[in-house]
Amino acid sequence: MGSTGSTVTPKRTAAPTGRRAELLATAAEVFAEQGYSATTVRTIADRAGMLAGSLYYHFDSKESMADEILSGFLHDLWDGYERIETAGLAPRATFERLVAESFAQMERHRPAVVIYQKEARGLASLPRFGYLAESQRRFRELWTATLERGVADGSFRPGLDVPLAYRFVRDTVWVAAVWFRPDGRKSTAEVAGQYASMVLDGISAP
Amino acid sequence: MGSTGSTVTPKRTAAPTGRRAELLATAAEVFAEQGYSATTVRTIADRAGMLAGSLYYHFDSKESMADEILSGFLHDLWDGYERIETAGLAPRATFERLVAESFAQMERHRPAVVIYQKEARGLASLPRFGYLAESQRRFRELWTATLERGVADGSFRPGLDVPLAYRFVRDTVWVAAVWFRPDGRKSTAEVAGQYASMVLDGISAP
Amino acid sequence: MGSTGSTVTPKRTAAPTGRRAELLATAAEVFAEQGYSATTVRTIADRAGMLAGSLYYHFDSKESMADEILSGFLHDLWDGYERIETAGLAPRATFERLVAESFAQMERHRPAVVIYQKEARGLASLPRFGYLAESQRRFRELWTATLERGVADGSFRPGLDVPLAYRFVRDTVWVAAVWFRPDGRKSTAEVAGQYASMVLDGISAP
Amino acid sequence: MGSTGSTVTPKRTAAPTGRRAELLATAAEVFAEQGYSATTVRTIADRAGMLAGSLYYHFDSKESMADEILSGFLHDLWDGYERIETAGLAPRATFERLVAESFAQMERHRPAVVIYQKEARGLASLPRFGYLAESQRRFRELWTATLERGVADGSFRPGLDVPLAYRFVRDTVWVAAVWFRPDGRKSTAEVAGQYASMVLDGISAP
DNA sequence: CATGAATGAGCCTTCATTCAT
DNA sequence: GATGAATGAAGGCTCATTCAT
Repeated sequence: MGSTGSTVTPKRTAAPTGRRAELLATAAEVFAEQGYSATTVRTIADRAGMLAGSLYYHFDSKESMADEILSGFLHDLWDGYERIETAGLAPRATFERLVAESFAQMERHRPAVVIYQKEARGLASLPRFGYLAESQRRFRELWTATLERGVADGSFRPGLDVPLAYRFVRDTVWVAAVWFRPDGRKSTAEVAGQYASMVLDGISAP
Repeated sequence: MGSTGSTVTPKRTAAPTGRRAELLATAAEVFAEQGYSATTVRTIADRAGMLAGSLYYHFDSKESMADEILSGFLHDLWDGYERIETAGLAPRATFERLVAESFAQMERHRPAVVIYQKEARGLASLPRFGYLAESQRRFRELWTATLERGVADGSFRPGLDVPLAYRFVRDTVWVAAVWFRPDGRKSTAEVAGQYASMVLDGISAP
Repeated sequence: MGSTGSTVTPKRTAAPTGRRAELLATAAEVFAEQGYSATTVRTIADRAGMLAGSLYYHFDSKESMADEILSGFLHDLWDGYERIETAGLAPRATFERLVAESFAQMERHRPAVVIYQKEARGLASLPRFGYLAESQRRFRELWTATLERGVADGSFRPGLDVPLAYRFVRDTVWVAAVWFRPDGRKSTAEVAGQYASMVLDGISAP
Repeated sequence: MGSTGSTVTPKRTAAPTGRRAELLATAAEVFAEQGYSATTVRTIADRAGMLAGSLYYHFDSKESMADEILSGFLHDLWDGYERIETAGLAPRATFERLVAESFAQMERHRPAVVIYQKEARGLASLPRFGYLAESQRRFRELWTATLERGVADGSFRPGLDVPLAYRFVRDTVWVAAVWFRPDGRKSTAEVAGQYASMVLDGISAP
């Protein structure tokens, strides 16, 4: 996870705090705006009001910044998803809760989600980012299982092409991070609710 | 655009042919796989079996390759969209045709669509890519108008949040380019049909 | 011009100091020896004992090095010329002082003068070097006016072809920078005096 | 001399004719305008209405073009100078004839003279341009001898610093190539006469 | 004679990274 | 904690040159 394991923070993979957290937030914003590859550490440093070299007091490398950003996001995401999994709700309710949780994570980690969306494929080839592939697998299993349970119990369409629907839902939800800004008039929960409704019931008149 | 203005190709901005087209296809694949910024011209050249410098016999710059790829795609896309616009169909049918046309373009220009998806924001700031913003505007108008017509005539849900639905549909359709491969068992039209059905009618059981 | 605007150097466009000044001196020597275009930044860096890329910590570009070299020289030159202009001396004395000042500048800025001589035409087309044309115009006006005043008051030959004489003098003086080395036996003022004498009185026996 | 020694031109170092001569003239102009190093063969080819590669049918290399241009000029120059040398005239007359001959060569070979002026130092290090140094030596000997003879017989100033005067004259005469255009109102001989007069008798009133 | 296409070396520049201060 | 200066590897691009057609 790229945690430095300092003695000050006894919790494993403690969330970064203070200056470190600010710098990560800055880096995440820039990565999200310009893309990981097109971002230079100088841009991050400029935005943080320091020189490029000074970043290396806080982080090992540009890569480790991305690592910490992404793993922090995925850590929180799975915390939330696990709570839903263990709640043992019906498929449709599970589905709605998963969408809501995803939007909640976008609220907390919007830049990280954008980075995940755009860069996961490229970064996943690096050993240190092995957890990305692992997370994707778990993600697919969770959503696919939910869809299949829903088809089985009749709450989702009979004959639904589950792999296709999975990709549809996955992309549909995450890509929202590109435009989603929680400072709008609607609460995050409202947007998530409307989104889930569109996916579940379609946009056609019934 | 490097149009040769030869008498053989009366169309403006004639589609590149021969070696040039091959190289563009190669470049588009690499851009789509690795991202524009992370792609080196050497990678493109390697894949094309030539040296990096040799690319510059055919193209002015890396940027101009991206330009030609994107403008070629958008050119074809609008050809198709315009045919649908002028057909004057009912909202739902228009919607279905637009989704089908989008998938048809993905079949022809899959890498270009991926590039468009990932890099449009970054490239749009360059003057030469001004047409990207212009295309986005037209795109939004077309889809938004279709959604509004559908709400008005009762074929889409009353009270549909059109701007939200627009973004939902836009992302949902284009992001499919990342995984869509026409060489599967289903025809492009079939996939498009199922996709449109999910968006229109939802994945829930009626 | 990279002026730091520090409170220590009240003069506008403070002359570069320290490392920066050393590097500029090195660059100027190489440009003068090999020509701007034939000079590679690697050669400059080698001579300065660093790697080519390291130059870019100090300067924006090869072009900006030439810029700083030339504008520094012209700045000092006009400082000197202005003092002579405002002294309001008779034409012949003005002429002698201008020649002396020109040689004095060659002593301080010899490589810059050589660069100016050889590259001004080529560089002047770049917008950032617009001041070269401006300086040339002022230069011509100053010398031409001096020649004309001398013809008018009888200290220069009646019927002197002033435009021709101007070009003669201009080239004659500046081209000396190619061979002039102040470390010779004669002082700069002596060489300048002999030079002025040749131009004014000719090399023939009276 | 880079002559191809074709059987059609039995004369040694035959002056290039036809297409070849045209191309050399074009190349000389571009070299003179932009400098040897800053000139690309593509620019020359463009100006000649052909592709860069096509030049290599006519010439071995860019270097050999410069070679042929410079050696052609020096060949003609020494033809003229030798005629003056063998005429055995008095120093002042020799001087005047040398200046006149120099201007005559500028009329025929103006771009070559400019190239010689700017690039001789840089090119002289290449083995094939060994004749440049040789020519410079002869040149210095001829002019220096003339000056010394003039001092000895009293036609030039007693105490004239001959090496200084030589450099003065050399630069003064050749640098005129930069601006000299024979299409002006004055004939070449007239300009040369005025020039010689300025050098010999000065610009001051007697 | 000239073109079209490619080569290979080298150029200017960028950038992640290091390290003494 | 941060700066200033440098490194070294690469990256995009240029250009003289070659050669089959």
